[in-house]
Order: sequence, then structure tokens, then C-alpha cells
Amino acid sequence: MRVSKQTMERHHKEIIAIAAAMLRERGVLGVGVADVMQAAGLTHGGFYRHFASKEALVAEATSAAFAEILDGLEKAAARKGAAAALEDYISGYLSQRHVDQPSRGCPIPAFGADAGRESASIRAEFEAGVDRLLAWIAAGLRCAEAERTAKAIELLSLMVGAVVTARASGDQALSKKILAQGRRSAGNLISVCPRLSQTSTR
Amino acid sequence: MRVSKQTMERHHKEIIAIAAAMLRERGVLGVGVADVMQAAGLTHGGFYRHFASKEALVAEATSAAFAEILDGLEKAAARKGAAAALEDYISGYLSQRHVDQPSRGCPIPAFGADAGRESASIRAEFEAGVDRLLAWIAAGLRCAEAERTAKAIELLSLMVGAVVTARASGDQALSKKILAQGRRSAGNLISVCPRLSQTSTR
DNA sequence: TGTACATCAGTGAACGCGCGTTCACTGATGTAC
DNA sequence: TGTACATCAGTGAACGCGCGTTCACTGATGTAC
Repeated sequence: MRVSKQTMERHHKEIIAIAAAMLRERGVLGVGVADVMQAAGLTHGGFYRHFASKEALVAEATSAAFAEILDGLEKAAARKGAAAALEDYISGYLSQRHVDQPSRGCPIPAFGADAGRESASIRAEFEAGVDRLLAWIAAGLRCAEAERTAKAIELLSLMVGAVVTARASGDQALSKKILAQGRRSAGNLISVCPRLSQTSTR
Repeated sequence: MRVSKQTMERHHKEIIAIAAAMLRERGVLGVGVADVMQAAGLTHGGFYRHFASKEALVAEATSAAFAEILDGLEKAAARKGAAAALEDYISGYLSQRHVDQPSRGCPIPAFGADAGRESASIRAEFEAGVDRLLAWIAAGLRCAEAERTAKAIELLSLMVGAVVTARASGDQALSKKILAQGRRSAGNLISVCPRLSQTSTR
């Protein structure tokens, strides 16, 4: 039966929040419309009152996953300063917890590869999220303005790759070695402003 | 009808080679048993004479994908030396071509995230491949023995993350910026042996 | 070496199942008077 | 403010389809004599 506008809006947001978590846990093809609706306490038939297609849900959930994370990051930066917040972000990103629990983690290692195979609308949401994330990281770097974006890209690439590789390698020794090295490399990146000879070569 | 042992073995290898390419192009859930068999010129019914399950195929194809790449790398290293081969590997890895064509590329950015959700047998094959790849990279690095593994992990993480992020961001400007920065960062990594103060802090 | 027969790789139909999507229906909500 | 009615969020069954897997069957291969 019909529900109030407020209830519908609540349902809409719940569906997206659940999809945003499931996408990171199971990947795009691993998430079913019926799964998401059931987890939201609804039946699958009503799905199309909320979204034109599964693709539309994935696009909105991708946007929501990035927004969720960036909101937290911006609050942390406001609370303790951009540089300190970045340090916390890095240590959380390269933690065993993040590797083991993708559902609240970064969308890029979780389903970035999947997103690359999806439609332009989904990739556009992904790109917008990456853009915002890079800007936030850049703001926390202690180095010359001109180098910030480049360094942010380097740091993010390093972290994404470390988490993807650690997850793929299972819960073994290699996985921990990759994470530990990632923390060391990221630590160097944010603490050392590279000499010009290092950044300008090649 | 029955075919000779040699023919069956040829079919077996063809199925694995096709699956190894499809896995990288479509991800684990995007590859169907019937798809693979049809691409091999066979019907899906015969699949279970070759493999106990789809999972077994994915495990073998994962192993084959890594073997395919590492064989090429080892030949290149024998031909032109480990350091030069590593430089070529990096520039190919961080090329637009690799981003656009995953099917013959590195398995880690292509379906590492998927592999992390799969069974232990698949993750074990992945881990073995990552191990071999890290050893090959380490052999091409010009730096102290003790630092090689750490640097190889850093380099691979950086490259995997750059390719995942570039693919997710679509064929736009950001994607190219990430690749270009990846090439610069990787170039610095292989050309500069970090001062002790940089590697030992944290 | 030749023959009789067991083996088994590959075929094609079928299994149960879950997918994304559609639709007739229900009844509370929102609105027009 | 109260009433009559149109709207539409959510339900549950159904759609066609493809999935991984099974199975009876075929006939060339491999083997035992």
C-alpha cells in the first residue's frame, strides 16, 4: 500500500545505503536487486518505483559510498586539521580492518575494477568521487602547492593497489607484508618533500 | 564423440587460455562456463570432463594468467637484462593500452578484488602469482639487497592502484593524469635508492 | 599385427535456481472541492 | 475543516533468460587378447 512521502524518501535512502555497502562487499555483479530490497525490509517489486534500473541504483550507490566517506573525512579535517586527518586516513586505509571489511571502506579497491566495466553514468560517479578524494588528500599534504595533486595521486594509487593486492592474496603472511610496506611507503610520502631532482626527472 | 588424448589436452589448454583472458576482461562473475566453452569451439556439456567446477577453472585460469605474464617477463629479462626489462614492464603497465585492454594484462587490477571474494584455492593461486611477480620485480631493481622486496611491493602497489583507478575513472582526463603521475612516481622509485632516513622512519 | 570391446570426450537436452524487469492489484496518502 | 476521489508506494506473482550442473547418449579412441 502507499506510504507517505517522508517514508518513501527514508526507504529510498535506506536502499541506497544498503546497496552502497553491498557493492563494496560483493561487487557490482554480486549484488542483486532482490537482495538489496530484502535487506531494506521491502519486496523486490517496489524497486522500480525508486530506480529506473539496477544500473541507476549502482550509479546512485556509488555516489553515496563516496559521499559517506568524504563527509567523514571533511569532518575529521575540521576537527583535527587536514594533515592529522590525512595521517589517520592513511593508517585506517592500510589497516587489516579495512582489508577484511570492505563494506564501509573505500569504493576504489572494492569495486573500481567492476566500475570500469560498467556504463558511462556509473564511471562518471566514480570519477567524481575520485576527484573529491584526491582534492581532500591534497589538502592534507605538507608540500608545495604545485606538487600536491601529483603527490595525492601517487599516495592514493599506492593505497588502492596495496589493498587490492592484500585482499587478493588472502589472509596470509604476504597480505600483511604488503600492508606493512604500504604504511611505510605512505609514511615516507607524507613526511618527505621530495627533492626537485626526484620529481622532475623523467 | 571421443577425441584423442592429445586433442583433449589441447582443448584443456585452450579452455584455460580463453578463461584467463575472459576473467581479466569481465571479472569472475562476468564469465560463464558456456561462454568459455563456446569461445573454445566446444559445447558447455563437456566442461565437466575437464574441470570439477567453475571454481576449479577459475583457479587454473588464474594460475595460467600469471604464468603467461611471468614467462614473458622472464624471457625479456634474459634477453635485455633484469633492469631494462623492468623499465619496459613499468611503461607497459602504466600505458593507456594496458588500461584499455585488460584481457592480456595484469590479473591483479583486473580481478584481484573479485579474487578476494572467492575461495581459498583461487586466492592461493593469486598469492602464488603475486609472489612470483614480486620476485621478478625485485630482481630488476637497482638497490641494496635488503631493500629490494620492500621496493618491489611499493612499486607493484603503486602500479596496481593507478591502473584500477584509471580504469574506474573512464576514458577521461583524470584517467590520463593518474597514468602519467604513475609513470613519474614509478620512474623515481626505480631510479632513486632512498636514503636510509626515508626507509627506516615509522 | 589384427580384432573385439571397454573407455570416455564431447553433444545436446534438461535440471533447479536466481537474475532484472513487468504488471495487476491494494489501500493509505495527498489533493481538490 | 470535512469529504470524495485520484494518485501511487509497495505487494506478490509472473515474465523470459542465463546461470552452473547433470545426464543419457554417441562413436572414435585406447587397450587387452
